[in-house]
Amino acid sequence: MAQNEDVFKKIISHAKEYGFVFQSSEIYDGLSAVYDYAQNGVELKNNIKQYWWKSMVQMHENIVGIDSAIFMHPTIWKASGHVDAFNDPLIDNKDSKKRYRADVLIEEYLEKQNDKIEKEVEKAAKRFGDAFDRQQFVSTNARVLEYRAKIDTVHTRFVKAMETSDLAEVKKIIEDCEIVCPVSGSRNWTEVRQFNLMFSTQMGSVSEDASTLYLRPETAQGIFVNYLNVQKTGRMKIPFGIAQTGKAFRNEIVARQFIFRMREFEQMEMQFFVRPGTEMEWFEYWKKTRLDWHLALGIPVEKYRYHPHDKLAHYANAACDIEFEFAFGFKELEGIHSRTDFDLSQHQKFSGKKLQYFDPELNENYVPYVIETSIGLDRTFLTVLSHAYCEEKLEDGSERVVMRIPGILAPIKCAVLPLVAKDGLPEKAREILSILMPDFMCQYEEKDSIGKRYRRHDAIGTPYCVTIDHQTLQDNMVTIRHRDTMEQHRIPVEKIAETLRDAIRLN
RNA sequence: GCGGAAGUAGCUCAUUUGGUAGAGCGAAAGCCUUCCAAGCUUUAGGUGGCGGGUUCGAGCCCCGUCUUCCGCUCCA
Repeated sequence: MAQNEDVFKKIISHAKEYGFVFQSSEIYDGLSAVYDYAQNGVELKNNIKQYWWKSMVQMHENIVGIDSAIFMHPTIWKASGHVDAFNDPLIDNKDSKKRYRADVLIEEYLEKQNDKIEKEVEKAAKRFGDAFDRQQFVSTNARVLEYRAKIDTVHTRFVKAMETSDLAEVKKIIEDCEIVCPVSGSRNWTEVRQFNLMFSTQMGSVSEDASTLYLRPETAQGIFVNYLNVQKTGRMKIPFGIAQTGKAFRNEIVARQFIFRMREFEQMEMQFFVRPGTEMEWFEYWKKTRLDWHLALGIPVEKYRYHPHDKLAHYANAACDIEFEFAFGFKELEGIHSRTDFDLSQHQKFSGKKLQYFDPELNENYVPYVIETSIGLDRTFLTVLSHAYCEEKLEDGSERVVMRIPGILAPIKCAVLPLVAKDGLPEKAREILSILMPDFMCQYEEKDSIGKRYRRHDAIGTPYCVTIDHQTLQDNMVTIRHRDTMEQHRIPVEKIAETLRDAIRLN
């Protein structure tokens, strides 16, 4: 494990040194858990996205894509359950290190005060026997009145604080009531924090009538709310899918492990709409299909595993993750969820619009069930990077770092290199470059020895280097050098494009 | 979020008890011309993460803050 972490650190610094990933706002000391993709990283990321899009949309006649906006109607997040599920004020006890819901602590305190009143009532009832008048007792007894007044004051403050989201006041109530931690018994509390994983912002420039919008915490809802539009205008027949890639935002309390858990990240999702009752078949189908997609990248099957969920989310009746073995263990890379008709039904309810499908075979209307495949683009990027990174010992004893990125994903497909920067070789090289450029991401380099240039391209995963020498000027043949094997042979200039095309084809 | 550690050039790291920062690699320009990083010359690049304090004097000591890493916690 320690060795793995070592390699992981090397991958992170390699990613920076060779222009894959930079920390966001680095010259301002950085922004926690936010990263930028650099010149090579953006190519790799775009290639992964395109590879996913082609295998999901282009290769399936019953799947289409959309690109919905990040801003959506705020009610969507009420319907989806995001607003309610994540709005708790939390507080930690510094001594026991336990975390509590601040509102629950206060409610428990109020209950205890009520219990005290009840005890007084019981005692008095025993004392007075049959003559006891509860109503009269509670409205006149000094102690009870004192408790009652306290409860009322705290309750009023509490309700107001919760309504206005005044967290400092919530903390103050806990302090004023001298509430202690049930575990440590101490009153050493942290500040109260709102645990809401959605980022919010304002729409409308005048603050009084501005409305609160959320940055979407998942891309899925953009598909659900467009379900009917796409189904009608695309004349889609069930079963069919809608795919989308895009940014999502989560205000994670702890976001770490490089680009594995970021506050701003990109998802690649596909929601597959099926006839109710057939969802488990499709669930199994997509589990297999998606794993095959990962394996097609050439990463060995041992690096992956299924992780079925025991505890299901409120919307699901089956869920399974595809996990990848990162340096820090097996972690979720993609989720396959059977979301039932939860989302569409919720949107029906909240929007008042029917989101149904008329199935001509069954001759009936129903709300479709949904199988979701949701993969993290940044995590896939990290997977590719982790698996590609290789420190290799060569026969002559020297070492090289080579990124064995699958050709279809490599940032640069081909480096065009004149053997020496004179005798007309640069001119010839640029001539070849201009032929390749429209179809392939290429890079021209003439600085430094040829060996050094090969190694530089190994380090960013360029699968092919084409070298132009004096002989080329005579016979129009170049040396093509393969990244992984380091083998080289001569091919005619006209064959370069063909070779590259074979190497980066979608299988 | 809590606890621990760290932050010096693009990278890896020096700078013995506090006395105003160096190297290697890398980069750029030029020379050389050689199919697997290794030749020569020159140049650029650091208000020592940032802010404050102690001191005649702080990269070094103290406080705060930001970021990263490790552990815990959390995680539709």
